Amino acid sequence: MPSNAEAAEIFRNIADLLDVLGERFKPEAYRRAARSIDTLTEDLAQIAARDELDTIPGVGEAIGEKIREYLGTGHIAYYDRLQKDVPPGVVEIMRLPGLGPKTARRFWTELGVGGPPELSDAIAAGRLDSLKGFGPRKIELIREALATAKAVPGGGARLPIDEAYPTAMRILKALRERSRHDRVEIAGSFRRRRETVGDLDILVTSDEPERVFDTFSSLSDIREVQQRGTTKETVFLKSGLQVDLRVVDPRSFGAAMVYFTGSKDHNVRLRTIARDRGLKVNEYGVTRGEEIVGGRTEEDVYAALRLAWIPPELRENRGEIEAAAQGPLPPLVEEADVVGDLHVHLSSEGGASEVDRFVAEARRRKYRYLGLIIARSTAGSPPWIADDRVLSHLASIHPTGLELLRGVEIAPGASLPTLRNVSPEYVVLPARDAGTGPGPTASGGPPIRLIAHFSTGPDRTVGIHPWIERAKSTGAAVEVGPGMDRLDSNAARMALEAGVRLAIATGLGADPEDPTLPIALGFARRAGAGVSGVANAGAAEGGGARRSRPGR
DNA sequence: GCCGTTTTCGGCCCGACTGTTTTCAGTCG
Repeated sequence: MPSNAEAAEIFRNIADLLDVLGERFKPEAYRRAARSIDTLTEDLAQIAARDELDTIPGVGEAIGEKIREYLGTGHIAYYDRLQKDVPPGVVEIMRLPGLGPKTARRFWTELGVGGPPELSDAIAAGRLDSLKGFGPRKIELIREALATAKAVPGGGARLPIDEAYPTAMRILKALRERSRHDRVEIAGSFRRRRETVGDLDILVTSDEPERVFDTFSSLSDIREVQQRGTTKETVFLKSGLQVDLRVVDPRSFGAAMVYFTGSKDHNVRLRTIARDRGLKVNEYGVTRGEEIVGGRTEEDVYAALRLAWIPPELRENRGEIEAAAQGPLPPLVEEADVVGDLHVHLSSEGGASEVDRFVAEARRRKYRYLGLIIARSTAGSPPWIADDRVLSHLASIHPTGLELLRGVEIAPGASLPTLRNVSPEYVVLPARDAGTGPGPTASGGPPIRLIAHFSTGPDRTVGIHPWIERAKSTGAAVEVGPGMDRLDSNAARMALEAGVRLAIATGLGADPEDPTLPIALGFARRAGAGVSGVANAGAAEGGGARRSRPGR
């Protein structure tokens, strides 16, 4: 079964091959199409069946035809032909850090080098020394790149955002502590809350870039400083994560935040709009000739282009710019809108003190309710229910302003009578039983139902569909957040499009550094969710001015 | 190969950094 992810991967490979062949604009066209396909909420086959492939941004006649060929035959003749023309190792060389298509092509055509092993041999034999443009330093860098590639297969792969999060917060904290008067913010795909991040982009305002760079270079877990100029420094952490630090003038901070937050497609569109209006946008500001018309804040950058400010999570050139041209965008859900947690597990050992800890944290966050999973059953074992002491402790709590909900998690094999016996106020449906397993009936049912723990097949985009259908038919909300068993932003968008509400995972009860809430919130925002689209969000008391935006 | 509020052809973001260079090419984001 051909999948969207496989099709996108093929187009990315085609782009690399065309790069090596020296094509100028086609590679980017194929990559753009691949990026679009990655964010689709529907199968390509369904879109093709409606004859609407050309509505996908970046997909025109030629690529549309290749998609149809792929759906019909599982192959793309053009791709097969390119693979015959270019040795696979040449693309590998191109992907080495610091090398690119031009260099890989030269090794191939001028030295007959068809892959990394042959390149190593060529270096050892001194065959690069006679090549114009290759001095000793460059040859050494290539040698290192080859060694690193061998040492870390898959090195440079994108990291799940929840794994990058603690590192990002630690760096941010260190920089802020040592330069109190300056702005220090993270931009890039991390700020857009993409599911994965390739590197971290940090922006700092300062009059003394050298001091900032010194602080940055002295962070504890740095493996190497890769480059350091007057405005930019790039380091690699011991974990392999790349971190870029840029020092910018305060007058350019907004423009730099827009520029380095991206996405690339969003920026390209902004620049096109600017050009059409006689303006120029770069990381220093918006200019009309010599005149600076914006740059200190993100708002004035967008305003100079006659656009409303666009939240970072939406900056993917998926129509947000056109919407911002019409006026302010509908507000997205914010952290202050989250009014409760629907899905906190009591462990079998935690007992009453664990309940107290959850309640205290929920109060600290000013939540209105807390959904505790007090009974659970697991496959092949009898239902485990919290012991009597915990239940009586729960009954004794009358937390001011906090309502305790009791929840039940149904696992495969659990039966409805079991559930009724414990009188669930709401029900958490696990994955694995889509459409076949037991579920609560509508009559006398709970006020809030939740589907959490999604399990899908290899193709997540396809596998998530039955769950959203199930949520729709049962009136359940679906949980969004980091981790493979929750919805990511793409799936969350599918849910919202189907009229299903999201539940934001809050990480309540985890340690204070736990990234669940900011990431879950970010995913919901990327999906375009406002307060009404989130089951555990409500209008904040007092309302009004509580927004905080790094780009301001 | 795609695209259009200067549309069906002629463009395609643009600046920092590095290494190898007497003025630039390649890579990266």
